[in-house]
Amino acid sequence: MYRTHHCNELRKSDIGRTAMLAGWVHVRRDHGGVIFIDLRDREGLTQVVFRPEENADLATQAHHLRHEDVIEVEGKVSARVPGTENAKLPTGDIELVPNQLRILNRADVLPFPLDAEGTNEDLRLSYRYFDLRRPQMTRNLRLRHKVTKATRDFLDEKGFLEIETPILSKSTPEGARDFLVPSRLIKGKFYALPQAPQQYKQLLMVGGIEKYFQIAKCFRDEDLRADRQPEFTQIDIEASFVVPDDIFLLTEGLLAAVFRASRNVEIPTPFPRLTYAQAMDEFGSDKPDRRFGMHLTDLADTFRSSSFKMFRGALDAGGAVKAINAKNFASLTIGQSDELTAMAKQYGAKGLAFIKVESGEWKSPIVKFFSEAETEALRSKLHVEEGDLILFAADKWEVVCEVLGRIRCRIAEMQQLTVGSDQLDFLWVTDFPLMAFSAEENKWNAVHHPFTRPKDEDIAKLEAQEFREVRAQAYDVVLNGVELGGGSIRIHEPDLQAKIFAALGVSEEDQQAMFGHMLRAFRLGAPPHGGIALGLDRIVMLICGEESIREVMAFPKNNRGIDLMSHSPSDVDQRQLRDLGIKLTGEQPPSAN
RNA sequence: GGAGUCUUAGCUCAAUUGGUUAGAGCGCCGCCCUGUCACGGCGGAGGUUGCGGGUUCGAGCCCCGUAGACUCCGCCA
Repeated sequence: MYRTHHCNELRKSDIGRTAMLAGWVHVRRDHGGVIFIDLRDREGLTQVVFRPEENADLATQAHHLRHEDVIEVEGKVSARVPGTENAKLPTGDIELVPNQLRILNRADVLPFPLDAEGTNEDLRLSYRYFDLRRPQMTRNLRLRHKVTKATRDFLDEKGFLEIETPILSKSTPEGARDFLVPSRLIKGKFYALPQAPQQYKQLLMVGGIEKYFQIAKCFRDEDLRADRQPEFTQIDIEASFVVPDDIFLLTEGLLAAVFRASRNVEIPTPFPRLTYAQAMDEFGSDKPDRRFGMHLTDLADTFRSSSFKMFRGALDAGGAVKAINAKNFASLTIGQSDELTAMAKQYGAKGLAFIKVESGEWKSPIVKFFSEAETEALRSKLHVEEGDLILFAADKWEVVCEVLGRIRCRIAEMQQLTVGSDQLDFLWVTDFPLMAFSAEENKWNAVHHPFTRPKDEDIAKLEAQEFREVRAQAYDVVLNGVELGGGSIRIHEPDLQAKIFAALGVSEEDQQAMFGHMLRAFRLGAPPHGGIALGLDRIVMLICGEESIREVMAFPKNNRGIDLMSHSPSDVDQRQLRDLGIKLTGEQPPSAN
């Protein structure tokens, strides 16, 4: 036995009893005579006091304790000397006076201090096992556990079965780049790690499971970001005989349970809903952050017959003119305005027109082109006041929305509009387009995935090949401008599925080779079904108030997909390659480390 | 593939216009210290300023290249 209590357990009421504690030496305060040790385990701190007059041997040993040594102490729980209680610690009324000390393991000099913020992330990742001792990390992993537990409890309660699906699965052409696993038994063939258990969960519905969920690891071989890792976790859900409202209700209940369990907050349900078209039109984003205003204001009516060519021209060409009002941002710096202009160009605008409202004056090179009526319309539509910055975009509708949407978010960052906010703004974005045209590949691609069901009323448009007009029964759930997850009602009829594949340019031969099992399954009585997948890492990130999902994963990879601790990916033995029938081309240097 | 920011002691950072021996706090080592809780005091060790090249009488600082980290774009059904 190493301990009878943890380090956040002993209280006044325990005074006089004998206790054993084990943990790490958090801090040593050595007064030459009396020595204080703050002993830490994952639950908290307990002060341990060594007094030379009571036990000289122990005091001598304690004198040599260092940061992060692992020790076990046994002794008497005592009241602290009156006046020396520490109100900051839950255990601050007591201290342990040991009659035994066992040093279980010594620690080297630390690679970085555990109590400091701001250590280089690559150093932290190199010593992740050490970094995890920081209370912040322990807290994050605990919250993650609470989220997964609440998820399991909630979905179990609703009758969902947790079912595992294969990690060694099949490569599909659509979507993200696959991680491939070579087959040894069938040389020259490859498994793929699942980008999502999409097909399996649909086949479980065909299998009559009706209600499935999984805390599923997913793998995508794409470039990394603060909120994107090559392997990540989804709360994957699928149900039979459902319509979107069933999924909305379920997801809202699930997220409410998760936020209740982890943050002890009640989130209001149902969530507001916006169509994709509304979201783009008003916020210039399919995952709008509505915690701040700056709505995109349509100015087509104002400038339809304007003499200002830039705006009039865009409207005559069937495009749009919109503006946002950045309140109290007329004082932006030259650098900030340059950045915003560069951003506008990056997203396809020719430029960015703006008006600063300062000293009662509209300062802008374009104001002189406006008629009095136009100026008045701007003033009332955009609620223009002293100190405002009005930014305009005039172009194709998509470009105008995208540009102003991006600028809107960047300005919110510059003005720190959401800093310190504990607002939780959930919403649904619905009615996504089913397909998007890729100029690069000169073909139509599925926006969500190829199994997504079109809206019933749009199926005629699908058959008429008006792909741009076809909306999907697909939906995303968004929190504070972050896409938490998305899903759809699926296609369960082989004929409709074949039509979609055809529209996506998948030949019948390829359909059979790649999706034959799905099409066959749909012929054996597939029930109507649909579901959703939620990004667990992102949910936990938001719950923890972190800005990177790496902070809520125990062992994440860095920006280039390298595990700095274990040094993967790594070279492998020639024999392993031979077993797999793989020969390296030698195009890459032998070691990337 | 592209853009930006960064890289100085174990950690976090400083170093005026290019100017003497590159400093501080924390940590580490030694000594002192019996009620601290970020204990305190005295002393000490610790640096190829990421790496390579250039300009200069002289480079942590300027220029070129390169490596790495992070953020973003592309990409992510």
